[in-house]
Amino acid sequence: MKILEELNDVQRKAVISTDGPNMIIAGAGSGKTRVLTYKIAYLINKGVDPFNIMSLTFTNKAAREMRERIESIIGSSEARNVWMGTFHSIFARILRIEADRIGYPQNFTIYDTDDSKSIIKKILKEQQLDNKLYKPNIVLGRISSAKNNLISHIAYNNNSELMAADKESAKPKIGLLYTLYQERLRKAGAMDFDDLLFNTNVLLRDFPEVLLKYQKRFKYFLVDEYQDTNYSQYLIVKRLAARNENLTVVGDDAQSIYAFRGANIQNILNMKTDYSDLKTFKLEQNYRSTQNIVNLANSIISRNKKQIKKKVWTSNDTGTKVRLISTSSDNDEGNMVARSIFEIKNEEKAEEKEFAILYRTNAQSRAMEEALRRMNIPYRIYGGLSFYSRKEIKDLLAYYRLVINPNDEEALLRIINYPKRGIGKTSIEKLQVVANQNKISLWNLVEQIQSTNILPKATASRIQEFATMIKSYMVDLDKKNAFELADHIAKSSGVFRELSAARDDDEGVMRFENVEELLNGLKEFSEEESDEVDADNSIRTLGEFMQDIALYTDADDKNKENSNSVTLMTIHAAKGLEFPYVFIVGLEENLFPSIMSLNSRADIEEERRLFYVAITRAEKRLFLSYAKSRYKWGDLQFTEPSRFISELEAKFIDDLSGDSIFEQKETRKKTMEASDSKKKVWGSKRSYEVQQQTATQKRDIMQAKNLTKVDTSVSEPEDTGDAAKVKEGMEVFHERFGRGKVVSIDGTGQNRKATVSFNKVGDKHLLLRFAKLKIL
DNA sequence: TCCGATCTATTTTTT
DNA sequence: ATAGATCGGA
Repeated sequence: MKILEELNDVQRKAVISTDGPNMIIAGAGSGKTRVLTYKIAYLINKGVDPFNIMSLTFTNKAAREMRERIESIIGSSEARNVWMGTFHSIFARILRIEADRIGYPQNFTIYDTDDSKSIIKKILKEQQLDNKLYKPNIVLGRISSAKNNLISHIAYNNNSELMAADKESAKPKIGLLYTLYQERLRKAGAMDFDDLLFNTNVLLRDFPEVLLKYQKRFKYFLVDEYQDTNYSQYLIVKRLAARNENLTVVGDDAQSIYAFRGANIQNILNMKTDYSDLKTFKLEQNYRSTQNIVNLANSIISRNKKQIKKKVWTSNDTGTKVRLISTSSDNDEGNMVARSIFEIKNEEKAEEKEFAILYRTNAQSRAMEEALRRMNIPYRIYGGLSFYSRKEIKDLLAYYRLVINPNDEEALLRIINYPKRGIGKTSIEKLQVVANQNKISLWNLVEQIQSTNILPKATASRIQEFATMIKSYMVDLDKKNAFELADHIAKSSGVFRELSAARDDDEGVMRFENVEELLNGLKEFSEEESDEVDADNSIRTLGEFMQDIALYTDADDKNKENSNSVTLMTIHAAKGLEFPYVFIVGLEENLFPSIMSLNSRADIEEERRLFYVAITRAEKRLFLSYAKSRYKWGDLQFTEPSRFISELEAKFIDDLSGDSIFEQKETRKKTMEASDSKKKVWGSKRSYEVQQQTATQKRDIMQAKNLTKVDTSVSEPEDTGDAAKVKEGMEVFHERFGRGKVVSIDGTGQNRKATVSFNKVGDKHLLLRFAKLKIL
């Protein structure tokens, strides 16, 4: 076959090894996507029906691009029939087909993180729990990690170790919150992201006939970015592929960067034990980057202990050295980057789209943006809030959601008084209480509000009006096409009028335009050909449009694709992408590596892999930079260069930072020592929480894998001040809180805590091993 | 019920 | 810096 001529030896072998379990360990830039696309093309050419192929990718964009490439290779549009997409979108599709079996409506709503968070907040309020102790993000994190390890809320509450861990971290109610949260979702006919995978597992586990149906339907499975799959995803693949084991997984352990959301490198490492006849292919030749870049990346990643042995090499040019830049501030860093882009553009005749600026956190985009704007360099930012998470868009979408699934309480609450129709907080709260008491959904109550006397007549009739309006939309769901109905809702609900009237500043204009853009998108969608094979009518409905809106990310925004502009994104978002010129900015300690990741070797190694991913995005030239000061939460902070800078091998580096790398190491040591005591006290409270969290997370994972050994070891700060000697009644001094008096002491050993009444900040509970109190 | 002033927490990364 | 929550007054 001709297509095979375009592959190197290992790539070709990996492509033609179609049957049985295959694992492709693909170093950065080694043509992994090429192998995947060619393999699918090869299968189709060989006569495999595209309908029988499932290909799981990490983003929808990757799926789309792969599909296009396959079509151009095989020269037909057959590739559109391959089931290709993210785990979430593919299994959402299957769940909609099978929903009634697991007690969900076919039109279930997918809740995004905002929806989840708002539910948790409401539950915390109802339960009268302190949302400072039970931080919604932390609670959600616990729930998410349980779900990713397939621990149901019932199992969670019955799991003595998890319960003990929560108790230990002073949050014994997490199990209860998980249950309440889950009940809430169930009542709303909604699933969160993790539920999509969790419920797929339930479906495949409890309904053998369903499992068999999909096992028969899909004869070939391909999974990209396998190193970033979690236990839940792993098990789905294992179950589905169990019948014929025609499974190809592609991944690179060195690029595993999603452990924070449950990704487990073990999934790669365990392939051999799961599939005894596994064929392994190692793609080690890098076609992407210069020797300098490849070698620098290698030298960085070699510092990690945990990894599969491989030697990534390239026959490309040596290239220029990697440039290291230091600047005085984050704004300066922006200017420096913008200026460099401007110069290279002229000197090397490069286009804007050949440049990428990569950073650790989304917040860093700002300084870059401003600098680029000043120099009139076009750019586009990925990440941050996506189009669909803008307030004005979410408001309008809430109407659509409610019309499709009236039990979607989040949607109902969002719009019942938007635009203002005189239904206030008190009334809404009353409704919620009554609905809860009678165990009916909020919508059910709203519908029949006038047959009750819960609210004053005037309010009740306003609510009735709202319900009537929503019902009138429902009637049109399958009659009008998506655009017609959406447009009608936007206009007759008053949303359009509201936004139109608020166009008195730039922001208002933008909001209005965003809504127009949404409607344009809907129009386009409605005019496309329906791909529902069995659709009896040819219209594309609003329901169809809304199906996986929640799964779209910024990267899926088609509008961003074809513009010639500099790309700004987080390193996470840059996974799988490549650019001729790459700037990695903000290489500062506590930023990259993140302050959240300094607690264990595993965390640091993940940050280092992230650095590796960032470096290996570059084809021609790479620039690294750090600033000596940076604004954080509105005030100026002085920073130190990242430890990763001292890990750079000098022979690959063109050091323009002012200080040589080696000098840097010395200074770093000294400043570390100088700021040592200050930093520890300052971060004491926070680090306690972080360590608790990681320790319990570790336990979760162990649990899921039935390991008996529980690793509770966390790194300990050595200096505990006067901790052991502190007693009730003593006057003490705390670096941050000042003077205070010890009210009480409880716990022993590691867990010894003091309640201290501080003169300035009042009562605080301090863990003595971190608090470094001084006895006065 | 609504509106503005004031306080507050936020920032790791994402489907 | 800034969005969101909270509170008091109209």
